[in-house]
Amino acid sequence: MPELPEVEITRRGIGPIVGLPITQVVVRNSRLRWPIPSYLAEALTGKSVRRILRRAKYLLFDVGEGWLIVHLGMSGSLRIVESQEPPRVHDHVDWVFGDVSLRLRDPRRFGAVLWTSGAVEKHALLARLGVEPLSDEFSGRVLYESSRRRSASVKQLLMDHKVVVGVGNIYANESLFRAGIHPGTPSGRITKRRYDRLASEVKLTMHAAIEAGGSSLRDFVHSDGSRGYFQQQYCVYGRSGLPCHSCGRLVKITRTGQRSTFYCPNCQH
DNA sequence: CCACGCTCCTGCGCGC
DNA sequence: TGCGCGCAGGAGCGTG
Repeated sequence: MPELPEVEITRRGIGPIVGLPITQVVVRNSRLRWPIPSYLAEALTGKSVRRILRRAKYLLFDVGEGWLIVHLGMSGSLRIVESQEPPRVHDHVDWVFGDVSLRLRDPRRFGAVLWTSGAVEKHALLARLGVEPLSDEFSGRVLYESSRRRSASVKQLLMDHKVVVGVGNIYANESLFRAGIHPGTPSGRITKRRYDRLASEVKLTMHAAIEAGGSSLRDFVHSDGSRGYFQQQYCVYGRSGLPCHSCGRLVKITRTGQRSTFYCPNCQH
């Protein structure tokens, strides 16, 4: 499942299509989270992508007159393929650049393909997002200040995209473990100092993932894509009932909201 | 403003 | 070996 590091790796991996004119747009299935706009092909054909940006987990393709917005959802991937390679099931969209195509696969169809002709940062999906976790804007201070007078747990705060974007369930679990913070702690009761540590761990975890994935960018672009997705060694995520790597106590699982929360009862307080 | 629950969808793992 | 069930998850959106 693409977390922010995978989306960033994808952004870098599909860089080779920048500057190439779009010769055709093929939509085989427009029923993603929202319907793909029917005018998308008309809006894009003949244009070229000037640059590809990322905001949160959204990929933003600048084509001059507007922006293509792509979200990979839970199961989406974007790959550069040879245009004659036959599409497989769940390959919903091709952006064709002559001999090569950018191909979107998304089995669960939680992803999105949208278009905006206005300023992309004003788009309804992007306008109210919080800070980027890898930017200097994100620090313990952001978490501390947005947590005052809040009753929600620290894990829910960390996953609130109005505060900081791109921290999904896996990175929330892992960062809290690394920071030694129990995920259920009321966010309003955590000190600034502990939030500094937490923000630092979010950055470290994400940077390490990007570096691990970035090292196989060539494979990502030229193969079936699977090798570009690094296999992260998780400390707690998905490890309920297994011994903590740090202390040996068994990792526990609970539910926070609708999501699985993993933690070490000995290392996290 | 805040918190929470619902929803979309398919692949996978598990139990029998 | 095969079948069917339930779970997993990103994040917008509606409700209280």
